[in-house]
Amino acid sequence: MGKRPTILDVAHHAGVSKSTVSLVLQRSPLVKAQTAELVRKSMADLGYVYNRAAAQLRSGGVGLIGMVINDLRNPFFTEFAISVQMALSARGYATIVSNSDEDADLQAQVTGSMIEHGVSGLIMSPAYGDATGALFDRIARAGLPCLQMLRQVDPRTDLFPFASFDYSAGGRAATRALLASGARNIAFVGGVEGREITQERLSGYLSETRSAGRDPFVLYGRASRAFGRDAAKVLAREHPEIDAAICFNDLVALGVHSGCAEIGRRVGADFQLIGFDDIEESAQVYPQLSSVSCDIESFGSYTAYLMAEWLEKGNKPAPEYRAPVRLVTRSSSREPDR
Amino acid sequence: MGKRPTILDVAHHAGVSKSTVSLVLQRSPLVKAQTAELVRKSMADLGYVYNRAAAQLRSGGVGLIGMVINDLRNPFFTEFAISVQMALSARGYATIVSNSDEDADLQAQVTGSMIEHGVSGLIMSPAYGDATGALFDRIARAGLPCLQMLRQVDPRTDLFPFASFDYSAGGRAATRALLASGARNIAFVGGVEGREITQERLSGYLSETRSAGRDPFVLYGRASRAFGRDAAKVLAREHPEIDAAICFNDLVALGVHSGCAEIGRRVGADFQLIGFDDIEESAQVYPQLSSVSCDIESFGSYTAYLMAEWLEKGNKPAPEYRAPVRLVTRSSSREPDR
DNA sequence: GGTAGAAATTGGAATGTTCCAAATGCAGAT
DNA sequence: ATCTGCATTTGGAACATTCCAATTTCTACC
Repeated sequence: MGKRPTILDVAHHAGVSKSTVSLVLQRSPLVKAQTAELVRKSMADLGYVYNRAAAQLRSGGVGLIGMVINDLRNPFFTEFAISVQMALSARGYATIVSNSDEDADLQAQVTGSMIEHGVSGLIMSPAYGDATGALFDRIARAGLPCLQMLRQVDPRTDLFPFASFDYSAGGRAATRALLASGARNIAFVGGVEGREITQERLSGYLSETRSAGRDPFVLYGRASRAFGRDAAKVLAREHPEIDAAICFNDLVALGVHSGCAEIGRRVGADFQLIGFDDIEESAQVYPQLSSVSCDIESFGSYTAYLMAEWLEKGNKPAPEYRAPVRLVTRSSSREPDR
Repeated sequence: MGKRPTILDVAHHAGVSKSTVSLVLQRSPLVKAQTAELVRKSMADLGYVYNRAAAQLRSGGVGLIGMVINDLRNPFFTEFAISVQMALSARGYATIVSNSDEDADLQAQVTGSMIEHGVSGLIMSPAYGDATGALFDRIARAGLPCLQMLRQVDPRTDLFPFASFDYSAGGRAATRALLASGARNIAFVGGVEGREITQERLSGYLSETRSAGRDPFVLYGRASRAFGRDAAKVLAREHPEIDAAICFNDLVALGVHSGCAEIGRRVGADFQLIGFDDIEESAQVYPQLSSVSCDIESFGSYTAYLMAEWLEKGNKPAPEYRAPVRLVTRSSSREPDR
């Protein structure tokens, strides 16, 4: 297993200088098309592979973007990560993705490793925790462009621009829709108390419920299917007057959905349900789940666009951006008018 | 924003030579503990960040592993990727993962980019397609250790060891269980005809059905929820005698599950159902879905172990390995004895 | 056949680390 | 004092590329 051929070997084989080969590598218009072709042929012959490390050493950043995501097992974030990665790849950037598993220490570790690998920008959907302050300081010190997406944990949005969905508007729309289709008592289910996102999704619900003269009822909990299932049973047992729920996200809603199936409550007819995120599965369960749709795919491309603009033209994004959301009404919430 | 401090700046600040700093970086036992402490302090003071590119240039591979996955949107593969990544990270490797989206060209592209980035090993759950042959040739030429996990697309398992689950045994177990609990006519639903995995999962089903003197019935299709839903309706309409199904994977099974709910067929009672993969959701739907469980998390750690052994000790894994599977019986298939 | 100007090509220098062989410091033995 | 052996430290070379300024080659025009 001989060592890999270098640019020099290629140059020799093609009868040109290393500089010319380098130029070809960068698709420079300076080299004659004919020469370029010759060089490319030599590369193929020798099985040359580009050595990014050397290039990076000499000329700094090379379009590598790091992405750190709090929970890649959650399909919503998976989808986000994938669409960012694909959009960046289409723009010629390579991406490295890591799961921080909601663990601030792990997050600091993987982010550090990315910085060492010479990423030229970071896209984070950060985990909450103590270690985050220090981490963002470190990023700031390294002078790296860094986007906080979907979650804002560092308040310095001038340094670390924040973008997310307009969850508050989503909460309002969902609540209004339920009220309009005849719900009397609506609960809000799931989400960790005190967290930014929970607060936002909740706020729309609270304002609309109150202005309709109803009492809000909130059941906080982990954003998981398992919690949703339990919640469905708890609600049926202890608060039978509640006839509709807005869930923190689709995972919870799907949990409630199967919890209802389990205890024989008919979703849509007996109990109306709206989730958040509109993950793929929501359209596939029966009865189909209504959800506040966050077009995560275009949000992902938009993220890639923001990062590319920042890196290429130095256009730092606005400190805060809210992408619009859209209520998708399916059978879990559409009720016959009475 | 001045440029980053280098090992030389640190050396100067600490009053030692660059070589010493380098040794500290590698945690060499050669440097006096006291000196090491001093150097580390200087690093912190200057905000030094390690430049992996330079290190890599000088000394070759630095524990970067590339992982290319055919479909990261599928929770089964997501889980796999995450557990490999975490296990590798615990062993001190960094990982870059990419989604090939079942597209052979994209796969070739991202894999190429990983090779350029200087990965010292590749873990693939490859996509099928024309471009794959050339791709594997390229990997072989680069002399990179490469594992084919979960799917075998290149026949040279001596070069690219293959590991997966013992799907055939899983198919047998599922079929036997259904027969034992009273199913008369069992269908096999989903999976693309002619593909290795489909073949394996199917083979167990076929052998058991035949040896029980029943006629097999296979409905090929995409491995998606949507197909499962349609299949449920088709089966009910055109083959009412079929009273059980083994699905290619849980996604399909969940689709059948919700399709049955839609047409009022009671899963578990009217129609027995077993999936493949045992993804988290299967235990969360109602009625709970039986599934052939593939312990993907330990399979992931095992993958990491294989790669580490190969890289560190030169122990190439066996050409083929089959991890055992386990049938998890839940309410979608347990039927009251009659 | 000469020449200006453009087009294409080229030889160092530089990048930040690791590796190697060699140098230094220090303790105890001669 | 000198030497021996060990622990620690060190300066230079090497790694594969890009950048820059300089050089060569080409083209068109007189």
